[in-house]
Amino acid sequence: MDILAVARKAGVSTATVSRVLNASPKVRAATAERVRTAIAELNYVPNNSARSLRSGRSNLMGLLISDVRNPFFPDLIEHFESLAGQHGIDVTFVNTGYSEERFSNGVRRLLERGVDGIAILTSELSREGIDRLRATNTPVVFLNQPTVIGNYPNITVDYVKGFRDAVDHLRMLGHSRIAFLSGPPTLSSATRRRKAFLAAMRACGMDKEEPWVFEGDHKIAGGRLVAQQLFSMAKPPTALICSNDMMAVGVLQGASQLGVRIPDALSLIGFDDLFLCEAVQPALTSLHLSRQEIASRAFYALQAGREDMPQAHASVILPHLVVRSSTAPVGGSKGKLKR
Amino acid sequence: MDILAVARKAGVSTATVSRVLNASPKVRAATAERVRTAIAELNYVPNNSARSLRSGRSNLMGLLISDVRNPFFPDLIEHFESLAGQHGIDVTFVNTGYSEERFSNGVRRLLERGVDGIAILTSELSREGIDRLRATNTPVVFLNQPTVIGNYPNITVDYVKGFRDAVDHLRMLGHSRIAFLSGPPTLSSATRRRKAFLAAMRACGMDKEEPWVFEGDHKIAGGRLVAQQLFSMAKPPTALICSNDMMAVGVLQGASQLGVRIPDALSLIGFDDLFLCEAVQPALTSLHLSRQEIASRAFYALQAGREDMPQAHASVILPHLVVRSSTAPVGGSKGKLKR
DNA sequence: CCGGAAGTTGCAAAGGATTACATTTGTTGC
DNA sequence: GCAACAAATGTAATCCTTTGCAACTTCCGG
Repeated sequence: MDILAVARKAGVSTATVSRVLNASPKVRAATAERVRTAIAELNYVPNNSARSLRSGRSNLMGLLISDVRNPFFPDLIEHFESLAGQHGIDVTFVNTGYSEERFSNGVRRLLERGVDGIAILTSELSREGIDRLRATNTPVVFLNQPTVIGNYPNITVDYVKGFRDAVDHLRMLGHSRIAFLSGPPTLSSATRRRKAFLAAMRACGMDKEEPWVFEGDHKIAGGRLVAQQLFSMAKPPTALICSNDMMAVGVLQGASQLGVRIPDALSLIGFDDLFLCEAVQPALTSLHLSRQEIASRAFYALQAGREDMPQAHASVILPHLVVRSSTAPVGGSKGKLKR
Repeated sequence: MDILAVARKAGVSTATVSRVLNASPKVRAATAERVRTAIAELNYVPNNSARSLRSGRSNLMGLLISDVRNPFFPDLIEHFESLAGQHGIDVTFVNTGYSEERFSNGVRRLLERGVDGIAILTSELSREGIDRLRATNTPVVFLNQPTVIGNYPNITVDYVKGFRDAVDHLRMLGHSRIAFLSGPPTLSSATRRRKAFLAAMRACGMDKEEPWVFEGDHKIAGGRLVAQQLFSMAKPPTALICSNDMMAVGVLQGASQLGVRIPDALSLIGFDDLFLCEAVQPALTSLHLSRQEIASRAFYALQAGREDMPQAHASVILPHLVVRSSTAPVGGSKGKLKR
């Protein structure tokens, strides 16, 4: 069931059928109609392998992500896919599972499929994988790399802006004892967030004392652990900003198990603004990071690369604070607001 | 940079290089080594389009799912991908977004890519899509279809067993006023769950009274709404089983907003056992549905189809109850257990 | 040292679409 | 009604691998 069968049925050449398939303008409307009828009647399905072999385009883009199970990524994938779909492009993704080896492997697999673009949304890279990319001229876009890599565009998040909003919000509520729950130091994205928090504190003039940073794992379990550590202190902080929502949820749980009430005893702020924030009790105040915006910038960056258009090499995304019920004036609801 | 370049560099023919690439046994070890060296030195990446065009195999399998954002699916995808990866097979998926049109479209796209197998994990099918599948001999496996389709294997979940466990658990705790929160009647999976609940009640001899079924939307918002409805009743049920976890989380939220305590005032059971169950307060008792098992059965069903092996046409998965903190003896913790 | 089997390798024909270029058909102005 | 040009269509080469078959080696027993 190939294009030849269709051509015969429609009484044209394969070239014409191909033109109809590719919506080429140089086909008479009547002819195109005949071809389309033949396609429908024969239930013809074009062979994508042949198409991309010949044309050099695969109409497929690849996403490299850390872990589909982190709700951040499905959101991103969904938006990316929907956008790509509007342009007739399919999407496939590879889970790196935070492993450099799986990253290299993923890059290889995507290149073998001849994808028309790769968005790298994970922060565990590998020299080998990057070199592989460089050897091709496949468009690539990175997310949140601490430094520009191989002259590829890099979409970054202005973490400092985000944390400054958070710290300001807490100060308004009268908090001065503000701590930070960081992610694993091996993750470059976690490290960047930690540094940004410190910078934000400095910018707000809150760095008189020793910076107050706990270390977590970006998972719920880690948050739970830190909650215990936190509340067994003689003089715990009155507010905690977490490097991501998962850990904030863990803190919430840990607090509840210890009988500590949130936000009365501790104001809590997460990062990412996953749907989880609204599912949890009390609903979590969080820094919203728009997946739609990331997806859209990534997609257009890749499209630009495809069409030899100039690539924007810097693109900054601003998080914004979404206030819910996990933050309150210091000292419980009886506390007063600070001007 | 094609196979010919490698062949020349290694001083062999393209056929030999191809054999090395495909791990064919009929190549002398020394030759294979020379070829591998050449491949590495040239940074050669085989062209998958050409490979699958010629061989008829794509080493790609497709997943059709409803919505990546429902945490049920990422789990499934992850397991499926990991399993497929061990067999050198890549995975791509299509979101149907619960739309029949997107389903048809998804099927078409997967067929165009020449996938070696399609797992249909969604329940909005379309005649058109199914017909497209039938026209090919691509292996297909379904999940939870109410009836066998086109002689394709169908993996089903024994919902009745699951709900019987749930009802038994509640009876042990002394509950007799047990209600059910159903999903949208348009979703066949929701309908099947509702029917199974009623069957389970019958099996437990709990069907003396009128069945007590609320209607939801399988989302958090729907659960929240039903909570309001529920607690404004004169004599509300003492236990509620939900068709999925998302709605149970919504009920939890709604209850909390109304100041109703769970499990004291209402025992709550969800379905699926998403990670959400542990993130939420109180942790949700839920019926665990193993994504790993589903993924594994689906994958092997497709593999079987690939190798012209006999296909198992029925495969049943048993959910099991995971008891957490959202269920308690009737009448609050002071209630007595019924023997 | 030969015949034949078994093991390696090469030759060349697919596989199904796209596309540059050639050719045919249609249109327009006069 | 015809030249000249534009539009539509066809021809055939090409994309890169895989693989059936043929050809060549190697190895062994006799």
